[in-house]
Amino acid sequence: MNYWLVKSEPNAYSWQKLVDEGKTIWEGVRNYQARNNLKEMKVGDKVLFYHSVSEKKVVGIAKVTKEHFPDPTSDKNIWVVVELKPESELKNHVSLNQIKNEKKLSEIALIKQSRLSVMPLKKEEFDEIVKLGQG
DNA sequence: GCCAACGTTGGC
DNA sequence: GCCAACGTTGGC
Repeated sequence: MNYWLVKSEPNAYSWQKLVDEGKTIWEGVRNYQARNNLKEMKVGDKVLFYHSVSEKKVVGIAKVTKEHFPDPTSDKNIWVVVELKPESELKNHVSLNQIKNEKKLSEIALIKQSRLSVMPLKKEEFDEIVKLGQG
């Protein structure tokens, strides 16, 4: 199993909305690196859901329920989406500051490559953030 | 093929 | 609101 982190501005698409809808298509990715990561996702992979800009914190865990297929919001055939379902909300949301202050998490793309919206995590990194989230 | 100009993202 | 980072576009 692989581990990922996706970012969304809560104004654009929030964790709460994902919970309300029960599932979503992760559409609109228009960056090659992010797309390549989407293509690597397998059913059952775990995905941390990060709220950028106004909140800057990891709020929940989702899982991949459908592997990549063409993005219906694009005419071009080159962009893809996956389907995600919410799994659980973190008891304590994990802020960007907490992540920055955690030595084990100093190498993740969230910090190193702040504009990437879909990124892989190592299992240890995923586990560490979840641990912080459980307080 | 290079690179300046421009647009977008996202932290501060 | 500002601006750094960085991806994309288009002129040459």
